[in-house]
Amino acid sequence: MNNPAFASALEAIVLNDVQKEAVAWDQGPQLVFAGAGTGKTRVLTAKIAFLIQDKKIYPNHIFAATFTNKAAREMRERVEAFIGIPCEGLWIGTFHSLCARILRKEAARMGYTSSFSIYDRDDQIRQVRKVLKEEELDEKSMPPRQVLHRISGLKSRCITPEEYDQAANNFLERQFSTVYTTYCKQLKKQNAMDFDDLLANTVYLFRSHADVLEAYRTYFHYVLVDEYQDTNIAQFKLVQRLVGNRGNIFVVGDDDQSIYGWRGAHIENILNFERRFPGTRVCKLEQNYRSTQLILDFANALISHNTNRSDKSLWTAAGGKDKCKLICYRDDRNEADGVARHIQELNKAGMSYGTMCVLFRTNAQSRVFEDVFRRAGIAYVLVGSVSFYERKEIKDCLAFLRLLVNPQDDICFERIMNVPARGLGDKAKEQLMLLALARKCSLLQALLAHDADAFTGRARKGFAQLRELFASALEFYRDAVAPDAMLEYVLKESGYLDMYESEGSEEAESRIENVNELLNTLAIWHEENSGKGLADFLEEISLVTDVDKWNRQDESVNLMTMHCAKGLEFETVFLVGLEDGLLPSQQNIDDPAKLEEERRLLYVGATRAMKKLFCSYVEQRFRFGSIMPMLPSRFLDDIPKSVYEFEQIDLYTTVAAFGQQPQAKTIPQKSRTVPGAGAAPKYEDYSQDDVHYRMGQYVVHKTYGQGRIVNLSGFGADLRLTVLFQDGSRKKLIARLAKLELA
DNA sequence: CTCCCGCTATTTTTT
DNA sequence: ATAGCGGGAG
Repeated sequence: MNNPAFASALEAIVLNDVQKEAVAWDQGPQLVFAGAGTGKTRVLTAKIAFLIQDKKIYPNHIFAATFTNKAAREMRERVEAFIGIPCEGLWIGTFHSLCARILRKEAARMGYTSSFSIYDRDDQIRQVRKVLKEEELDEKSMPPRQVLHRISGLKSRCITPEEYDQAANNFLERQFSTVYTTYCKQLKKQNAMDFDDLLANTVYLFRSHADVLEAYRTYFHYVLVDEYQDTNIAQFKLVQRLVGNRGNIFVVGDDDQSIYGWRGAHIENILNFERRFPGTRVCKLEQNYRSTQLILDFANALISHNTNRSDKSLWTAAGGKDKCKLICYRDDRNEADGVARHIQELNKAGMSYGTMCVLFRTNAQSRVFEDVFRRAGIAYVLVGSVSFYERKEIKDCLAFLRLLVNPQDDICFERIMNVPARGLGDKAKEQLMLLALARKCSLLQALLAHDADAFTGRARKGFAQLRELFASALEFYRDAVAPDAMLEYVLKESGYLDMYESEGSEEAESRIENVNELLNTLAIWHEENSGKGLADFLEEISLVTDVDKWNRQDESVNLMTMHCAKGLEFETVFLVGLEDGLLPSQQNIDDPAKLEEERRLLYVGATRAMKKLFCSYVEQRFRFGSIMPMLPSRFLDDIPKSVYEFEQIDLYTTVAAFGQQPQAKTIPQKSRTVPGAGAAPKYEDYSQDDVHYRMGQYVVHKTYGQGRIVNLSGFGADLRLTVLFQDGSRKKLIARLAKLELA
C-alpha cells in the first residue's frame, strides 16, 4: 500500500485482518467467500476505493456488477463517501443494466437500433404464444411458460438457435428448435431483446467483433462482481472475455446463499473459480457481525446438511440471549395472528416495526398477514409482489410509449391495438399482418403507410382512428413534447380513460388512479431528468425491481419473500410457513440438487436475523381453494432440538389472547393492495426524511404553488399525498419525489 | 365482433 | 379463490 491517506482511511472503516488482506491484495484474481453478515459490502467498497486511490485507476475504467440496482446505488454512494469525490463514471450496476448500456452503444453492430425494446416476462409470453400459433403447435402440449423457461435456459448458457438445432436429434427437440429459432428471429425483427438477450448478445458481440472486445477490454482495467454465486454461464463468459488473461478480477460471493439456480445461476461458477482463473487468491470471511451466536448455531446446523458446498462455518464475537423459537400453529390464520401478537409485544417493549420482517416462500402467503395486520392496526410494507409496472393498465400505457420509441414492436402494438375496443379483432389484425408482410415492415408501420381504403368492413373505421392517433402522437414524439403531456393526450384521444370511467366499478376507479399516478411519475421524472428522453425512462423502469425502491421505514413491518430478502438484515425475523411442500417447494422436493437450493433459501432467511428469530409452521393451510393438511418442513429435522425452543400454540389461547387487542375500526378491503399502500395507517403522520406530512397540512410545490394535503396513502418510499392546490386542482403526488415544502 | 359464461390452472422464487 | 382464457350466443 503506497498511499498514506488511503491507509488511514482504511483504518477508519475498521476491517478485520482477513478483510484487510482481501482489500489490499493486488497480485491477480481474487475470490472472496463472504458468509452472511461478514462485511461483504464493506470489503467491496474498500476494494473499489483502493483501486481508485491506491492503484490510481479512474472510476470509469472500473466495471462492477451487483445483484440489484439498489445495491449498486448504495455502493456508489459509499465509495464516494469513502474517497470524498463523486464517481459518476464508475460502471456499477446489475449485469443487465451494464449490458444494456453497452448494447445501446453497439446496437448497429448486432443489427439492432439503439432504441431496441426490452421485453419482460409478459411480452415474452405473448411472443411465445404468437410463435406457437404460427407454427400451429398446441399450447397444451407446449405450455408457453415452459417453452419460455427452456428458451431462457438456453440463452443463459449462450446456446444459439443454430447450435441447438444442430444438436437436436429427436422429434420433440426439433419441434422445440423451430419455436426457439422463430422466437429469436421475431424478437430481432421487432428490434427487441428479452432479459436473457441483454447478457447473451453482449457475449455474442464480444465473440464476433474482436475489435469491440479489444476496445472494452482495454477500457476496463478492473472487473468486480458481487453475489458471484448467483451468476449464470452467460455472465461468466462475459466476465471471462472482459478480463482475458490479465487477472484483474475480484469476485465476492457465498455458495451457501446461491438461490437462483432456477433461473440459470450456475453455482459451479464460484466453486470452480480457482480453476478458471489460475493463480487465484482465496479469502474466507467467516466472522459474522450481524447475528447472535444462537442464530448462527441454528443457521450452521441447517446448512451443514448440504453436500455441494465449500466448507466454512460462521462465528461471532457477539453473545445473545434469545434462543430461536419454533412454533407450531393450527392453521395459517393462526400463524398470522401469532406473528401479529409477537410483533405487538415487541413493539410495546420498544422495538419499532421497521426492525421486524416476515419472510415467506411464496408471494401468495402474504395475503393472510396483510389481512391480520390491517385489522390489528400494524402498519406494513409489502415488498415485491405485483409491482406497479406490471399492472395491466400501466402496461397498456407503457406499450403505447414503447411503440413511439420503437415502432417495430409488434407485441406492443397488438397489445393496445383494440384497447379500448374499436372493432379491431383477429380478422382486422390479419388484414394488417398481410400488409405488413408484403411491405416487410412492422404492424404500426403498415398501418401508417395505408389509408382507410386498404381495409374492409368494420376495421376501416377502427384503423382510421388508430392511424390518426399514432400519426399525431409520433409527431409529438419527434417534437420532443413532454412525455406526460403526450401520454395524457393519447389517453384522452383514444378514450382509454373514458373506458374505465364509464365502468364505474371500484376496480376501474383504482385503475384510473394508477394511470394518474403514472402520469405524475412521468411528469416528475421529466422534470428531474431534463436531459433525458422517453427511451431513458422506459429503460430505467424496465430494469428496476421492487426491492430497488424499497427503503427502510421505522414505522412499518416488512413483508417479503425470502428471495427478496437477500442482502438485507432485520433485528427480528419471522420465518413462516416452514412446511413440506412449501419450503421445500413441492416441485423441488425430489431433486437432491434443487432440495439443497431450498435449504439454502431457508438459510438465507435465517441469517437475515440480527437478534431474534421466530420460525413457524402450521398443521393445516388454506391452499388452492381448500384446506390442506401440512407437515413440518423436513429441514427442521436437520436442526438439533437444543438449538431452539419449541412451542405448540393452541388455537383457543391464541384467539383469546389476540382478541384482547383493540380491533381496528376499518372494514377490511377485499380489493387488491397497492404495494405498501393498503395498510390501515396507525399513526396520523408519516415521517420521511424528517418531513412530517399529515392531513390538512399546508404545503408548497415548486410549480403548482400552495396547497393543502387532503389524503395520505402508502408508506415510506411509496408515501403518496393528494394535494388540493389553490387553483382548485387536485394532484396525487409521490412524497419522495415531489419535494414539497411545509407552509 | 363483442360479450358473457363457465372452465381451468394457478402458487416458487426474478433480472 | 380467482384471474384469465376459450367457446358459444347475440
